[in-house]
Amino acid sequence: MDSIAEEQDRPAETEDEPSEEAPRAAGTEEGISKEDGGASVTGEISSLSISSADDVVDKPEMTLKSEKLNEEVEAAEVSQIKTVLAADTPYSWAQTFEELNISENLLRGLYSEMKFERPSKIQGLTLPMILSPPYHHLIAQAHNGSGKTTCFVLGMLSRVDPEVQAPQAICVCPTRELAIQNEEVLLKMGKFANITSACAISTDFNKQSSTRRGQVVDQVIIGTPGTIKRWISTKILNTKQIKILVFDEADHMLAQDGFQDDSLRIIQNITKSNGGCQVLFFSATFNENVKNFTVRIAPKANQVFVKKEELSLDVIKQYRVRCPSDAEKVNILKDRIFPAAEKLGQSIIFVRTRASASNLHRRLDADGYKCTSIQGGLSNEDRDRVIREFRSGQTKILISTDVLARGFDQAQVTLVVNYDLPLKNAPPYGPDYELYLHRIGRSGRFGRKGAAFNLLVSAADEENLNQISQYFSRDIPEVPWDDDEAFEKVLKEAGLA
DNA sequence: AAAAAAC
Repeated sequence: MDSIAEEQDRPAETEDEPSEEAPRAAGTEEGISKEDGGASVTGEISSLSISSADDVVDKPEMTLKSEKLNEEVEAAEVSQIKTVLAADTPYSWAQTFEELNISENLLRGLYSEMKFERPSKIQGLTLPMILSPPYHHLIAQAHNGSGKTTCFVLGMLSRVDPEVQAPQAICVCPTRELAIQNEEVLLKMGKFANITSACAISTDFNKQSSTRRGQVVDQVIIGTPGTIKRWISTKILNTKQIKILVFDEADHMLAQDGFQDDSLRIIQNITKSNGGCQVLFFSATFNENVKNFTVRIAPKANQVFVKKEELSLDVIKQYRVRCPSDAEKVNILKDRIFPAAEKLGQSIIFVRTRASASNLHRRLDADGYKCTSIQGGLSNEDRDRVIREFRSGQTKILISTDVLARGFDQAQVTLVVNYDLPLKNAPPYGPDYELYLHRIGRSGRFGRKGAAFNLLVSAADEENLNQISQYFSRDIPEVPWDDDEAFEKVLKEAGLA
């Protein structure tokens, strides 16, 4: 019944043909097909072509201006990254923002607002790909907290023509919190650029605001799939002049149990209205499935991937705590996590369900432990308030479902607790490796220190964590649950205490 | 056996 699955099961030979035929339109954005006339998402997919193997040129050795570099360091970093270029044209690795030929106003934003000095690894690598004509698509993977947001925000800002007062860039995010955060980065970075933005997320009075809302004339739209789709279908948002479309947390945006349908629909809408635009897919994780799917819908994209063994960040120390019972889990929070968290910055405690988020919150609250909680069942107003309080440092400990697992960027977060391990909810069952990485990546932002504690009770917990440990080739040592000193020692080891 | 968006 599922057209996507059928599509994936078809033999590759039959799919290779169209790409041979399709003329390579030099100087235009290519790949996500424009010849699609079908109205359905299915139509879009079946018309997409896969490039043949020799169509992509494998260039793992980027052209480096080696004389200026610490070659040893750069070589080590480059070796972790697998780069595939869309065409036989190498890009220069940008070591300074000046090399990118972006406007003075944007440079000013980068230096004086963002306090950046030079591009990070992923920025130096991908920004030339994003900003150089013919504006190929890009599928880019980079570590949590390594500066992906800057890549696509700067990409959008640079590609927008400030003189044209119409939507030219869209960024799609999986949660409203992430959309808000990304817009804040855009506003900051683009402070001097004279570019306007709109945040396309639901409000508590959605009906009212979206029917009353006039035509969107802002140049950059950042939002969540539902509202973006709605703005497009109600013609509030005209996509004719969209030049660049970004998927943040792209693996989730294209996952079948994520936002795949919404994302493809949005791509299709833009393709129908203007023949397509440059599309960027950014995430810290791409499992084999989604990776293949992403490459399939954007066959001519530049690709940047990281090996999974290299993904688990060394700066985040990971531990397991074997708890004798579920009841004891709460005590471990109270006796160990809370005191540490109060001293060491801020903490996020991840749980699996909305109900356990509010239950745990209530229980700790009743015993006088100050914390807040967030989950998708709260009103938008409450969600915004909880985030505001956490951002301001007013609250130190935040209990959360996976709504904050991805992308949420708060520099002060030093401790992440997996109160429940992240699990897959469909076959093949077992640990959700990607989610695990995203959760622990809420600490250790941009090279800071961080620690993650995994609370285990059952044999299944143990097994799941062992699999996670194995998958990322990382040892996850035990901290005895009843040993104060051991806990202190471990925090020191993590560079926190 | 869930969460996310949004209807």
